[in-house]
Amino acid sequence: MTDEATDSTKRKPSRIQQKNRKRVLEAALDVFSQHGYRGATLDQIAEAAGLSKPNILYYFSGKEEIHVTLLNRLMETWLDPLAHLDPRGDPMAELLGYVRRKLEMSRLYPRESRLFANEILQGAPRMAPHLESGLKPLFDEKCALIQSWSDAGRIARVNPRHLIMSIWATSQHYADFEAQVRVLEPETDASWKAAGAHLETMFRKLLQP
Amino acid sequence: MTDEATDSTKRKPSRIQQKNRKRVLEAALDVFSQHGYRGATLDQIAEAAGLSKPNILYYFSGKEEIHVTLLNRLMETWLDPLAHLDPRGDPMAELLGYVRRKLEMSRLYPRESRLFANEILQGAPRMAPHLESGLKPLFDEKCALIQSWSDAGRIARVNPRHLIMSIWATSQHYADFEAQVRVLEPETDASWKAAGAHLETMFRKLLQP
DNA sequence: TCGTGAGTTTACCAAATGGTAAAAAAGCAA
DNA sequence: TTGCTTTTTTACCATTTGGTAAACTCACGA
Repeated sequence: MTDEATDSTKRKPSRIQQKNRKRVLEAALDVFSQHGYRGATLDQIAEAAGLSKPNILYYFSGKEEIHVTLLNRLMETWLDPLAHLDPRGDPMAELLGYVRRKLEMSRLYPRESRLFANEILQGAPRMAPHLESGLKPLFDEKCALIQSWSDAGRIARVNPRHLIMSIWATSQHYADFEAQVRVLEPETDASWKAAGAHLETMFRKLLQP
Repeated sequence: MTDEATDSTKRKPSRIQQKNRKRVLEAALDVFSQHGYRGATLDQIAEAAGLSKPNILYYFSGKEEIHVTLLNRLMETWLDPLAHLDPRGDPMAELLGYVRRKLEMSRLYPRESRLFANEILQGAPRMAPHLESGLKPLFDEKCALIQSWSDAGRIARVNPRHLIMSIWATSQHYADFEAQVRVLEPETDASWKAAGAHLETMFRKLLQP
């Protein structure tokens, strides 16, 4: 036993471990986000990762562990924009910046968005604890912040909870319902710009004191 | 062969046929909306319907036909509020009425909302044709109507396509992401009222000329 | 170069799942 | 009742799927 390990319970992951675990997770993100948990198969993930199925199970104990690992890893990234709502900043600028960043996330990381959407749609069976422990505290904190801005008259009177949910809904819509958006608005590039402008207008008008 | 049938290719469905097909579709709506297409099993549907699996396959040719039948039947109901946007009505009242009806649909028919959400999330593999032929024409028509209202100065200048998508996103969010909403806002009754008030305020401010 | 542990493959398996065949039962008109 | 159709059940089947055992290969330090 090398005493190089800082943690007594875990061994250091080898270079090849890191690389292959990454490959599996990348492939799994593709497959899970497209088909949902039950619709995805280990064979699909294996093929996408360029590894054999038993090889994948050498790195992860099972399908569920892959899924949970993905959800946990992405949670932080996903909450990052909300966490950056700065109490010291200008309320309107902070909130519109949040809207913009959230839309940007949908544009850059649609798979991540759909992975979460799938999970929530099915009742969050594998994520309920993380919603309670990770999302809820942050959500409550930022609701209080927005409430204080509202109370101070720095933005219009607004229900913070439903404001945040509206921001989520409108921005994530473009990733989660992409198949529908594509039918109704085929010009992809222009559509993102128009969406950004629309959301900025909408939330600016809503928040103008 | 009874000459009672009006259509030469189809026989009249017996009373028991109608009843049992209905039971299957009701059960399938439960199961599909909760688990998605691939996550749902015929056994689950059979148990929910109180019928045996082969019995279900006596009424429907397979899992896919049940799913497609559901989607087709629900499409009309789902588009109904949009279809009722009245060109002769007051623009603001019409649009806010649309928002209210759409939210009401989410409250009363969350399963239907989630069924569609599941289908779209996975790329609408079984509904793409219906989006083109059913949704798109109506969408384009109503976009033109809103554009004309906007041009006439009866509502603020707004991008009709993204306005409608925002209405969809915000209202359906409460059904599709119910599992998340429930964690963040446990008081269900009050939450629907607050959601309604929030959405009315938001879209009124957006549309005020 | 040789041994050892990390990594990979081959060959499986048991359960789940969509679906079928055919017999049995239930309606129902005469 | 008799005979016919409609409906339901029983007993299967082939495929898919998550997962395992064990043999095998490979990298690498002594």
